[in-house]
Amino acid sequence: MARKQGSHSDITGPKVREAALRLIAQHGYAAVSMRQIAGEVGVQAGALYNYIADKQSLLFDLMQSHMDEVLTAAAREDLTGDPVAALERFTAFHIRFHLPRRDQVFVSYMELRNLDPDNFTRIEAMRRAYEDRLEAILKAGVAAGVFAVADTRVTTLGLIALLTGITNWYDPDGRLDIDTVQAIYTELVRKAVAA
Amino acid sequence: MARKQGSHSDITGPKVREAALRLIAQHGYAAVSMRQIAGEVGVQAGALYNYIADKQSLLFDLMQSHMDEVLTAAAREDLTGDPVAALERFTAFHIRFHLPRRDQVFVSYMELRNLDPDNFTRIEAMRRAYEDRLEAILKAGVAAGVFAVADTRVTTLGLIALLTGITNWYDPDGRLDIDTVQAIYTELVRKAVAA
DNA sequence: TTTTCAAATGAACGCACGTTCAGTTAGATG
DNA sequence: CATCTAACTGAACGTGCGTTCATTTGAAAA
Repeated sequence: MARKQGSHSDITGPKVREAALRLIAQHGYAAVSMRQIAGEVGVQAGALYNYIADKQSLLFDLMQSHMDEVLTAAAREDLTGDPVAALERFTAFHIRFHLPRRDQVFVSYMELRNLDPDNFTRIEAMRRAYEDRLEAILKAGVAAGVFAVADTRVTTLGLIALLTGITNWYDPDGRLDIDTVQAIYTELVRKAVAA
Repeated sequence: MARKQGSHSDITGPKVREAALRLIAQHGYAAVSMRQIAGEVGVQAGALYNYIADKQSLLFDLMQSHMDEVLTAAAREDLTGDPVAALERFTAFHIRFHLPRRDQVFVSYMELRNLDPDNFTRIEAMRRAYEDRLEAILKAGVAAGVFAVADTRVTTLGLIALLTGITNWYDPDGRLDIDTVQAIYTELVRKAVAA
């Protein structure tokens, strides 16, 4: 059987990536087999190789795509001007971008160790570029005297860990809605760096 | 060959656990084979089964031991009295306990998804018990009017994510020593929850 | 010196892995 | 209607997996 209705390259390709992302987030890269991914897509394992070069490339593509999206979306945010307002905008952006992308966040962070050295270096550089956007805000705030921060680099890493941690416990059907969580964290961040 | 000098059960057993912890932290539970662990210890794979029931039990033991140590050590800390001082003591304890145990932290967090449902429930209960110690401090501080925190549970999870995040980037040979890092984070935490 | 047995070996088990590829199928093309 | 070919199948490849177990070893006990 081949070329069923609605089963073209443009459809199967994305389905492979979606299934792989979900399964890897749930069980881990090494624990997920190509046959499992194929099963989710509804094809045999061999068919996956019409869309990916090999398993390692699939993982790297997933992580690179995510980081690309993060950087592209972040680039659209205006984080210049008043550092206090910029920090609040960054906080809002980070939470609202990452919370609906829990699988991507999980995979991009957990599976770094399964990346080839070259691929690892590339992803790390993208992550660093994102961190630098926050650090620039902190530096501007310190220079302006509106932030009291002992070390902008360490504080950057701390704040990102604080914010990204939300993806590990947030439950859309839970006690708090996103707006409330965002408000709580905005306040935590604002106070933590306040002069 | 059997029973070489210094190769008794009391020695090989711990070596198995140490090797497993290091390898799993580095490559992930699913990616590490029993033969790799055995190789690190200096025995054949079959010999491991004198010390563990199976691979899953090994993972669970590593995680349970870590959580046991955390809870035991935390129980020795006096976190009563002035909430501001208690929070500072908790911060110091958390950093100084976890920073020399990066492999344990990594494994206990990353490999939760590879735990059997029963084992997962047990580990989660221990983690929750630890979190509750911090939340008790926050609640006391809010009651005393010395902390301004919108939600003690969410803030607890946030602060732990902030503090534990240190293990992901701290480099003992890097720019900052532990005392400096501790001072930076103590200040971040103190200000974040201050009334 | 002989006996004992904890602690290992090393081969074997069935199974699943990532990947390749010759062959098959069915929608699109002329 | 005949042809083409993108998309997929299904079997096969060699490899390594977790685990078991009869056998061997050598330090300690008698």
